[in-house]
Amino acid sequence: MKPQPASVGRPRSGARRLPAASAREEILDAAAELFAQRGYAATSTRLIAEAVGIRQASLYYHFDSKEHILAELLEATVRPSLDYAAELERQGAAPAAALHALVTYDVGVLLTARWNVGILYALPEVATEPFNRFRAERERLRQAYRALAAAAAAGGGDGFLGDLVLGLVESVIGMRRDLPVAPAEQLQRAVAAAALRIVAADPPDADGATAG
Amino acid sequence: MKPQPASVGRPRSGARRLPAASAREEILDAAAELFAQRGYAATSTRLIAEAVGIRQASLYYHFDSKEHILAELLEATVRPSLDYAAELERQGAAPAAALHALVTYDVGVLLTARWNVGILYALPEVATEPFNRFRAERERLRQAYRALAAAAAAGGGDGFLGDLVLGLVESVIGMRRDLPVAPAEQLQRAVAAAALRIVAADPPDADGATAG
DNA sequence: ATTATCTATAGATCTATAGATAATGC
DNA sequence: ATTATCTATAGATCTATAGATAATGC
Repeated sequence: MKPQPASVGRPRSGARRLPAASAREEILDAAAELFAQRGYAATSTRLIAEAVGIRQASLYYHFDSKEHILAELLEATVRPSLDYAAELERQGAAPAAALHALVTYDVGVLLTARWNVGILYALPEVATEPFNRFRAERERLRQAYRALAAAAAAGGGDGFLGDLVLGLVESVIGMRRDLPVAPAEQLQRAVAAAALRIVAADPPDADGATAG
Repeated sequence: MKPQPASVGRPRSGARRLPAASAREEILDAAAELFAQRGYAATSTRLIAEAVGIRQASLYYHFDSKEHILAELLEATVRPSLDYAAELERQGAAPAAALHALVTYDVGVLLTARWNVGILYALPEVATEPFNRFRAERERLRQAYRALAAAAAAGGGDGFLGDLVLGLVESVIGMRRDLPVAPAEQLQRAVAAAALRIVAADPPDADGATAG
């Protein structure tokens, strides 16, 4: 969403998708919508270009390949949660409160993103090389959940409490897709409360002071 | 896995994939492996045929289209859980015990299937017409979870407790894919216990009598 | 001169159909 | 005669590259 200079370069054939955004951001936005709705492999570069209002070949001025578009989308969607987890750790919040806060934040991100990009996490394509960095970051988020869940757990836990909590958090992706309306705040509260019940910790007082 | 007659029809170019199975079953098995590993759209009919040991065009003697192959795979994977839910209802088991049993069963199915076909539930392609029957059956399973969760819930629940439990159950799909080894029995117990904690019900005595 | 687009296209697919053929069954 | 395969192919894609062109910037 940079200022956007008047208009350099040859004019487009179609109207802009997002007049306030750079071409690069328009492409990412269109790709996010189409990848999430129709799947990555089923979305052609032509379709993305049409949604942006440019010709198919013009995509390659901004991205080296279709895979690079997906990689950028994926990395941009884990990073906020990962940053937030790091911030919580820096603050040294109590485990249960921190877990509650992270779950609330993460569910919020998944539900309020402009497109339901969380769906893309499950794509088999993501197992390949161009997505190594994304997968590494996602593993770090998983580790954060494991650490918090283990620390918050009353009875020590089975060893994959954190994985279960992460799974619970990401289940909102499917709910957003399959169910008529998923009310964000209500679902955030429900999932955070359920996460604490999974680790069998008492909920933090009232509205989880750390959950900003 | 029908008896399989000696060998009618023109011989194959390659060796059989599953000598004991019918051609139709071989195709479904190969497609399940490839769809789960590489994605539906990214798996060509040629690739499926190669895995079976026949020519690409020969697939069409057994299936009308690639979509029909996926539809059959999907329907075959929800049906056992749906049948089991119906059986539990018929038996009139106590809600908490029934929920524990259904979760245990469902997790077992997802983890021990020959291929991780649960991944296919999330495919965007599934939103289209050829998969209407599958989606309807999956909704019925969701309803079963909702009914059991609401009945088992101590405090009434938020309204989507059942959806959260279903999400928790299906999170084992991602664990099976991303984590080195997912020990089935251990995970079944952990998920079932977590499900009961989510609905805030006491766990059934010892090993959930109904969980056959 | 630089930038961001355009047109045109190579080369590699991919799905599904048509019709031939090599087995067994009767 | 029936069955289950095969070969060949039509027609429709799809990704990425090459090189032209229409703007602004200096």
